[in-house]
Amino acid sequence: MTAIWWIRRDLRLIDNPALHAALAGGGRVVPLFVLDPALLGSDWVAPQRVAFLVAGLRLLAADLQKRGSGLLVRLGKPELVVPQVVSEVRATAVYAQADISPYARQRDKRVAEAVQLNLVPGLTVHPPDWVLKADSTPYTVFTPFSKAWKSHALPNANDLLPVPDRIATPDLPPSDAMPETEALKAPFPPGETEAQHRLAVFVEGSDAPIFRYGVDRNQLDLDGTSQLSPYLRLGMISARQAVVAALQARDRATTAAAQKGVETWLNELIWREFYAAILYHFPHVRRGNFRPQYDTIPWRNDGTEFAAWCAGKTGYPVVDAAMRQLLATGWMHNRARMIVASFLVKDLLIDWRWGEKWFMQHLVDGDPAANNGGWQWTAGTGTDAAPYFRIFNPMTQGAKFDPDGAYIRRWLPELANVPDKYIHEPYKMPLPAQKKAGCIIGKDYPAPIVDHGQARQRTMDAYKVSS
DNA sequence: TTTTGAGTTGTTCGA
DNA sequence: GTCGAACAACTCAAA
Repeated sequence: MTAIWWIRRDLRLIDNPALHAALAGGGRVVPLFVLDPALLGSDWVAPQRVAFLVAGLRLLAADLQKRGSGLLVRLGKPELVVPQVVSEVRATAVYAQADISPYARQRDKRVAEAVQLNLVPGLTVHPPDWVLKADSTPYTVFTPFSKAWKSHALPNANDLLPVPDRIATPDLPPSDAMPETEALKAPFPPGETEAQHRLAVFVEGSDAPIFRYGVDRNQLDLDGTSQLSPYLRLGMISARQAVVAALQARDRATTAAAQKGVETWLNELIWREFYAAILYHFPHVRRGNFRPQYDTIPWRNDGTEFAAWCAGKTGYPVVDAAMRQLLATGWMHNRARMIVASFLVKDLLIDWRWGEKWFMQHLVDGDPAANNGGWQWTAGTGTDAAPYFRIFNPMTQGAKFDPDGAYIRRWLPELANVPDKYIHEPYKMPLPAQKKAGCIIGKDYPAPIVDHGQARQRTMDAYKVSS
């Protein structure tokens, strides 16, 4: 008996339910990855994300070879490729980790019409239809969702599935060539080994970063976050293992602050599950506002201003530094994501979907559910959204979370010599100071493309009209 | 069915 | 300089 392990967002051997199901169901297993032209050619694709995926597949193939197996890679529509491979290797069933995006679910439905497709949970700790209200409808507010989520049986270390010693695999038919990719720019070496290392660094020891996460995660000039998002995105580490690590760290926390740090990180993992469930139950959020009453917001959608935002040339240093970090590395600090999102939506009055798409086109960790949830939160159109008057002030946010301007200077070299006093508002520099810093406003660095105070009022008025 | 309490991440203004 | 209120209702979840 031969089964196919169809790999999608589970590029790992540790704690992989789909792999274990395939082993149990077949005896012999053919690991298969399908390069889907609909995804590779979509206008939501990010070259850095593809590069991270392809490099990750090479590492996974090497890990599989060490266990007597290998990886079959094929290019083509899954509804054609999967049945083709089933017949080539004479498999009796296909096992895969269930996915939640509308595209993935339609794709799997088409594949299941042709072959016996067994979908196994694993993308999230609790499957999206487990955490429901008493009346069996989904939650749309985070806090009650998280309470219900925590009240379900939580995993412990014994629940994590071990790596199979050996994976019996028949001789594999030839693979297609991997696509050419650009070099990885982000400081995220792909692969399961790296993901395991990062989790360990984040949670192990009495002085682990997770215990300071509550405070440090907001600091733009610090690596206070887990830096695990690209690995969770492609399942190079399981969400279940991350949650187990958080629960263990919580038991080891010795101070209230440390406990809070752990709880904050656990909540971030639950936010990931929440937005996965939202996209699963309300697929229309991928097209537009969760709340249709916001469909009438009079977006300005100025193309020139959008281009300035994309390029990191708005004249607001913290916004521009973050957008340059995204262009340079394919990643952006979480606090920075909120700041630039607030600026796009509430200072420029540009439709959040423009920003959502730009993020998906550049983020190495871009996830359709979390990205959509985050943007709708900022825009105030989402499930548990920020009130419309919650508008980030780029100067205040910069002063608070990048007090010395280290983050700004790192990504905006033209501001390197601007004195601390003006680093968050360089346009206030008198001309002599501009000359001394080698930074003439309007020439070396742009003047602000909008006045924040006026823009803020404009948005308050626009949202009032449409609510 | 009705009622009640609560709701990620902020900013500004005026006392 | 500090601090509390206002920003505005509305929807959700649960009793």
